[in-house]
Amino acid sequence: MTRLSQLLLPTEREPPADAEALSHKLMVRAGLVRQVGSGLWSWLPAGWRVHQKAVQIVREEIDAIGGQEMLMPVLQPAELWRRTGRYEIDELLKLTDRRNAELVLAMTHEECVTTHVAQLVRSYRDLPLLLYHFQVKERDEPRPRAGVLRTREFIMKDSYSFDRDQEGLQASYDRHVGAYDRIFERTGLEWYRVESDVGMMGGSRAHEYMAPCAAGENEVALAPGYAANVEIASAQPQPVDLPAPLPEPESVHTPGATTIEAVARMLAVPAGALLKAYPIVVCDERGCALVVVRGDHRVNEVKLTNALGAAWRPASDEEVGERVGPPGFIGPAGADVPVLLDDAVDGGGGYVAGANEADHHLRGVKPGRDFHFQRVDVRSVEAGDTVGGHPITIEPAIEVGNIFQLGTRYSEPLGASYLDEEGVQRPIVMGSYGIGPARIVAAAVEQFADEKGVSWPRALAPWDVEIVALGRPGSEELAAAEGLYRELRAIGLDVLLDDRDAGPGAKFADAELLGVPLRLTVGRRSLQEGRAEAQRRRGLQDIDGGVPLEGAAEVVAGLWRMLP
RNA sequence: CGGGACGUGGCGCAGCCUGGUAGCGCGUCGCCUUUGGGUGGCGAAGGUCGCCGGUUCGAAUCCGGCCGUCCCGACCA
Repeated sequence: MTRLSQLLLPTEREPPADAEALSHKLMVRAGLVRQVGSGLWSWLPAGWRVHQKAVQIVREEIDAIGGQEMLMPVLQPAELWRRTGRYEIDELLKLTDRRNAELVLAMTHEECVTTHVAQLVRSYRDLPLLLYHFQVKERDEPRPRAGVLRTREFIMKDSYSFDRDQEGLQASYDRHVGAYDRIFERTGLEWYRVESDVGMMGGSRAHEYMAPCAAGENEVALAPGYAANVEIASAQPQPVDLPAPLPEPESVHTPGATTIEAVARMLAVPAGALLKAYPIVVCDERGCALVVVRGDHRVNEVKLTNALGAAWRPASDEEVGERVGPPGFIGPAGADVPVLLDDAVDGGGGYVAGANEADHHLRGVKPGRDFHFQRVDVRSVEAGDTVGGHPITIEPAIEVGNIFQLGTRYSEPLGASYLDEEGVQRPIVMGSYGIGPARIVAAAVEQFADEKGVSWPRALAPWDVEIVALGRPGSEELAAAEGLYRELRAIGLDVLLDDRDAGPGAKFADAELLGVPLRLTVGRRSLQEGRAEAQRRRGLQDIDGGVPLEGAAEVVAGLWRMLP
């Protein structure tokens, strides 16, 4: 259906009252999506076309690296998830059927695909294998937000690689890097591949594909040749004006100064000349520890978890008082717990640190001399820190894809193994690779919208060309527009014809809101000269002279190829 | 899970404080008008005021409970 008079395209002048994010407002206003409940969305015809454009790009590129498309169910036996230990995840939706059998709604498909492979793959001759599908994912999100950016139900392309060994996995992973790079390049998005945390998926290595946009939920640290999620980013700290250490630490009276700002102000030193002590309890036999970062830095919880290789929690005030010192005045010097010292702390400096005595700090403290420590990299990087001499910037971004090296995280509990040439049984080595087409769509809206509405990259646009027919039904203009419409369709362009009985203002406004990349206008003015006017949506640039109605198809196809 | 806000025709809102027969703009339908930037006019349809209970002669309005939605934070393969 490509006649606007017949199409369900409910455009709105005003955004929904509760919409905050730009893509949320515009996707509803442009008639692409409608909300059903919190984090639950229907895709209306025009929106679904865009979604399917994204899907098809992904499909072509995954097919091109040998992916085999299939389909697995969303509803699955709970037992499958118990075997991998993921049944306990809070986001996993659980339910029972009429016989009281326990089921889950899958949030991803590692369990299912690995179970199949465990049954169907016996030999090294069956490997490597790359399986994928586009399927609904269900997640009991604590807080759905920003329209279609974070929802409880969404379609995901998830592919799974199965290899004999780490080397094979690396090859499969590298092929996905290539495919993903091509996919995001083709979408027309601005994107970055960043190193990322492996998170609760388990496994060893991971990258995320990030699309910068204001509504993004992640932060990405960027420098020439460097891109990483701030959750794991490392960089050279900015220098701080640091006094030399004193011959021995000197106690100073700092009544009531329990914050970095207060101490820095009271002693007239920069915050970076302080040591910030963050007391934690490591949740294995290690117990209490003190994480120490520069006063102007913040402890990054993900980096800390990775550095420890174990779960941890902040120590309570009681534990701090008992094991270290009075909360607000604790420090590494004289503390009776292990000290983890962040890399950004200059070992040669003379720092101010808590004295482990109420209302007192120590001045001139030197790491190594005044306390023992183990080095760690656990601080959050900040804009202006450097990587390879280049200052980094930190931008909000939305995660549009991710790739993980899973190893044997799922193949072992689910018994997915193969026999090698020697007849030895070995676990299959896996990778998993996700892409959210809905997020690609929303990111494109976020990145390219202007005050008039959406401006699609041509690869994602619901139609290639929109023809605005001025004049009433039965008019000469409409007849000419119909002719143009047929001609463009004949050469394979997706064309939307605005043949509604509406005024020109309404038609132009809707066209700009919907954001089809090339607009042709058939009106009295240019019709006399046998031409249609043409305008690129991006930047609303008119094309000089428009296009001739005679032989329009080739001209329009040429114009379209030049679009972003 | 903590904090905040909201719920009144399809959409955006007013009315609530101070209880008395539910209103505005947009949209929709009909007729006329208009066709190069959301034309103008006349007429019309459309609402259990989120739900349940309470107070009251009388509740959109006051009180209680519940449900739903959004925002901030926590959380987020």
